[in-house]
Amino acid sequence: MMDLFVSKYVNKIDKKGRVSLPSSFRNVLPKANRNEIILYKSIKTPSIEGCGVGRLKEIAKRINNLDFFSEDYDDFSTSIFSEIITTNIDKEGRFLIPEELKLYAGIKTEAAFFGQGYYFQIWEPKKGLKNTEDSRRRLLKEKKSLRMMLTQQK
Amino acid sequence: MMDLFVSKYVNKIDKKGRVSLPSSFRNVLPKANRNEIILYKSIKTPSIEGCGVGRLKEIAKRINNLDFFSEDYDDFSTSIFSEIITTNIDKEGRFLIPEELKLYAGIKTEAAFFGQGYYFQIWEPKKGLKNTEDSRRRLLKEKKSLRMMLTQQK
DNA sequence: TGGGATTATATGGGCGTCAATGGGTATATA
DNA sequence: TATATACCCATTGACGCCCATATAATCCCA
Repeated sequence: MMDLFVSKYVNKIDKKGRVSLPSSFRNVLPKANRNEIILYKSIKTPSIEGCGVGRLKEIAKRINNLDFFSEDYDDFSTSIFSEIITTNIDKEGRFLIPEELKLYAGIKTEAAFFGQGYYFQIWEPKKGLKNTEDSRRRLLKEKKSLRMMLTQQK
Repeated sequence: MMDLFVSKYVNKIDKKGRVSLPSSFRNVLPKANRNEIILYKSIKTPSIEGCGVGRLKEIAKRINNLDFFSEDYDDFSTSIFSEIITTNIDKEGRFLIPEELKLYAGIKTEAAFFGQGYYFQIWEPKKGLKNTEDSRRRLLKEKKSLRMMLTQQK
């Protein structure tokens, strides 16, 4: 079983605002917390990023190691914890995208899911497509060989 | 179930001064002391900080790690411990914000709750929003580590 | 190995439950 | 007694759970 978020899917958002998390994404979530994910605004792009709640605890630990009375401590916890939204996944594998995040990503009736390995992104379909093209173009322009990236062994 | 304070909520303060502690925050409190929280003035910002009573020990530890003979030691212990207020949560999940704290934070009719991981902050909504923006700006300007915090694997 | 049968996934909708909110009343406390 | 606070009840809207269906994927056995 693949334990990474991969591939691309486009799902519909119904009248109640529900959207299915792609089945293969659900399977990536640990069995213990398979009915909950976290969502947050992508920093660099108008998209939503998401992953399992397990990562939250990692982040919490890391922040907790910062100097408790430093400004960084507050900045990190504010920017991360208050911006993160936890969402429940129902028995059918659907969840609600909060209004604020939908606005940020320009999502209305459809959501495009992009696997990104350890996390995934949710885009408004057309924007997501354009981002993929732009991304690939940049890669080629910089003369990085896509083939090398894909076939090279670490 | 997530055992951290995360996300942001804005709740109304009614005529009697009551305000609902967000449901997800209530669930973070230990079942043993689910009807009690502590509140105190944030040291660095015009906001109220709160958490379950269990967190007190952690705060004590942090302060104890400061240089005993430094000014900070006295300042922090005085500022925090002597200002701590315990508040009861009623059957509906509401509590009263003491007048002095409301004044300190400039809170009147609405309270914005910001998850901060192991504790939370209560802001006057507009001030809270501005603080979030400022905080994020500082992080992005000075460091690029926010993304790392979020996506890096352990 | 073909093709019907079974299962899984995405989607739609009804309905009960819970969270947030408002208000009345009892009780405590000064 | 007057003010503050806790408990009880009520309302509204949002959300989770249940059931249903269509389509796609998989299975399974003759």
